Amino acid sequence: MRRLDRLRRRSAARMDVQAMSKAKAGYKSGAATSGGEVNSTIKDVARIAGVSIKTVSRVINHEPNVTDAMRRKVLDAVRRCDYVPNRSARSLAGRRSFLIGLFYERQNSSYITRIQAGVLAYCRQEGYELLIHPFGRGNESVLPEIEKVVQRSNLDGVILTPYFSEWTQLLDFFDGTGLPYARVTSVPNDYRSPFVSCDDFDAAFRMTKYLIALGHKRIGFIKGHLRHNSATQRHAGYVAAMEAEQLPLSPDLVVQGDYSFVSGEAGARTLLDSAAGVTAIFASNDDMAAGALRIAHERKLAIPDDISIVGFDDADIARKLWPALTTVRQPVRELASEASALLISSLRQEAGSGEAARRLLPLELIIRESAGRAK
Amino acid sequence: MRRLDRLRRRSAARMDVQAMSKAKAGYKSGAATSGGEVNSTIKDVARIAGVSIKTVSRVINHEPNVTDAMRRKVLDAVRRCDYVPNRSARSLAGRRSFLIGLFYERQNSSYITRIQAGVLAYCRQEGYELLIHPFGRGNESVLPEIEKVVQRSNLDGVILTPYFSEWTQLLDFFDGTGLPYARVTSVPNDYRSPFVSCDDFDAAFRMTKYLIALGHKRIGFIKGHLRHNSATQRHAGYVAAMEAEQLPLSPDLVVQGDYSFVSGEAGARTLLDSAAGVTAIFASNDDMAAGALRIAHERKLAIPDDISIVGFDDADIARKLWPALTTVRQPVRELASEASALLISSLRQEAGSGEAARRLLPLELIIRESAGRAK
DNA sequence: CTGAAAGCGCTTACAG
DNA sequence: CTGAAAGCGCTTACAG
Repeated sequence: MRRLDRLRRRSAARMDVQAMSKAKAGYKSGAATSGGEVNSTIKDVARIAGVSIKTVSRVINHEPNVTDAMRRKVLDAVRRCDYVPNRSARSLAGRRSFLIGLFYERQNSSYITRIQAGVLAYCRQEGYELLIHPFGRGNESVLPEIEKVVQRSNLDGVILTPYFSEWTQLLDFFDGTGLPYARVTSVPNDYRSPFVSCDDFDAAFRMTKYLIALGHKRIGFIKGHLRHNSATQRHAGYVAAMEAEQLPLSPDLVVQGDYSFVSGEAGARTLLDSAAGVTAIFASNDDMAAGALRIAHERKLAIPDDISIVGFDDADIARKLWPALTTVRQPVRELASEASALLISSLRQEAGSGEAARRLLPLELIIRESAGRAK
Repeated sequence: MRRLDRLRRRSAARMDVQAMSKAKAGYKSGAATSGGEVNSTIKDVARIAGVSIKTVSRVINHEPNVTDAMRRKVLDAVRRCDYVPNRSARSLAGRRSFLIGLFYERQNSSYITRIQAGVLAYCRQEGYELLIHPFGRGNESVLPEIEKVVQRSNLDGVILTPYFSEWTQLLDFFDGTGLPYARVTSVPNDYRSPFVSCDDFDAAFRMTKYLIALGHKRIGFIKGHLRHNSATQRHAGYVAAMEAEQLPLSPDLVVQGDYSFVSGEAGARTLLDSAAGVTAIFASNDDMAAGALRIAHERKLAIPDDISIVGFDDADIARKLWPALTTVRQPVRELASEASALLISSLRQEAGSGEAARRLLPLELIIRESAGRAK
């Protein structure tokens, strides 16, 4: 009883809202609401347009084989009713959910926020909603957890970001499941499914060249988490640039990090303590660069006068640090939008039409304050 | 035809997955899948349990008036079938969507990421999914946009964070709509609906006292965006502490910011340029404190030796800055979980049962490196 | 190119 | 305390 009351009150309230918006939209007839229904349904539209509900359905779903006259009549009725298709009904009857899942490991919030913005911008306009699924770091049971989620959420498609997008077992799982997905990734392990990427190798190459052009010869490098393909790519770019300029590549110039702030601190300490005598540090991402910056400050090294420090990503933090980070701008939002576009188009088209779609987005060097001429 | 093929392939694949998980779960009988259906439905469960689908429905929905024996039979069948209720069907028949909306203005990504985590942690376990709805900063048409979203998304409830949670017109809209919502807010404008809050006034009071105890007398204050109640509260706490210690409160000690990094830079510049001779700056949030830090660095002021700078929020950035920020820890994740709890319980209970629920969470001073004894 | 019928998997409303 | 029937608002599958 109580719940009923509640529902009734809500319905009444909703009717007000709708009446309001209808008034705004210049709605006149009232036929659609005469039945007492809160929201207009496909039947209301059909009645007003004088066609069958199937025809309305065709128009709504952009199906072919509808005459222009029909289409216009229906669209007009849709407008007059302020009709919005019921997602649950479509989903139940059509066995589609209009839900896209975004799976990722918790990490830099700046990155994931941009990813979300990019996915939303594209998906929403296409009528899809986004379900986000963050996972704790280093969770052992990620794969079974994801299986469960997929079973429950009834997703139409999935967006994957690193390292999930580069985790072969996970991709195998999705492939086995038949669930369409698109990846944003550095260089992918394979071309089995649509992806959007950036040339991390090239950007790291250019950044290293930039440091070399500034006169640096002993450039330390802090690697990212090896689970991420970007870590390997960025490191390879650094190595290639050093070799191209015939600079010595002693092993104590490179330390392993894991993309975390703390690992950046540790890496910088190691680099600064070694006999390598680095005049510049290239951290594989901005969080690690922030850690390196902090160590330099602690040791009272002037930046960039005593030591240059550069990062990668152009995260929010890059311009808030002091000095502001010279880094590489990753078009995170665009990567996510493009991946969504690939996903949704693969949802619509027949699968297996040749090779999976892919796209490459440019990376840009952002010169700020944290790198300068070598002493 | 192509789509059909696709669907068929997906169905086949899904069956594999399900077969796998059933095998894992020790599923034996196969009765539920003998009909060739991919996922088991309420009918399968009813058949196996030997009851009507209505009884299964009762158990699933935790309705009262079911004998223990029945309940056990049903639960057992649910387990054997690996049954997961179809969200769309429930939603269509029950006029509930099991969808919670989170509306917010784009801002500090650290904050919103924690909010999401808190909401998800609670909602998911209760069977609700989260739809995030970020809005661009300063968008004029937020309200109409939200109306549209609410109409389309068919949400069961909404979580609001500042300043949406303190925006009277928006609350009026939701109240008019009858859509249940819960707020995380500083001090709310009223008690019309459930909310979770922190005592910003008190925390600002304590932080100011802390600075005073360090020997500071001329403490500059950078206010937050006035749309946020927290801005007023934090400022009032600062004022109260200054007055309590009978410290002069000259007007050039307080400057207006808007919670952005850039406004923190501007505020710090003003404060440092004024005749007030501040020895400490209390920025109303960490982003502005980061801006102040940068200005201090630019001016070659040692922190905290020449000037102390403190923030508020304990955002991700706080410990990545140099020196690490002394600040106030806001339990953002917990705020969001609690708000979700209030929302979901209001979804279940009859509304209007007295006053709206509320909860107060504690704020903690985090002493790090950016504040020290006054010169 | 258009439509009438059946059905998606649940919950509601009502009996008993 | 339990169940049979109707129906939520769409799409599918099939005729014409």
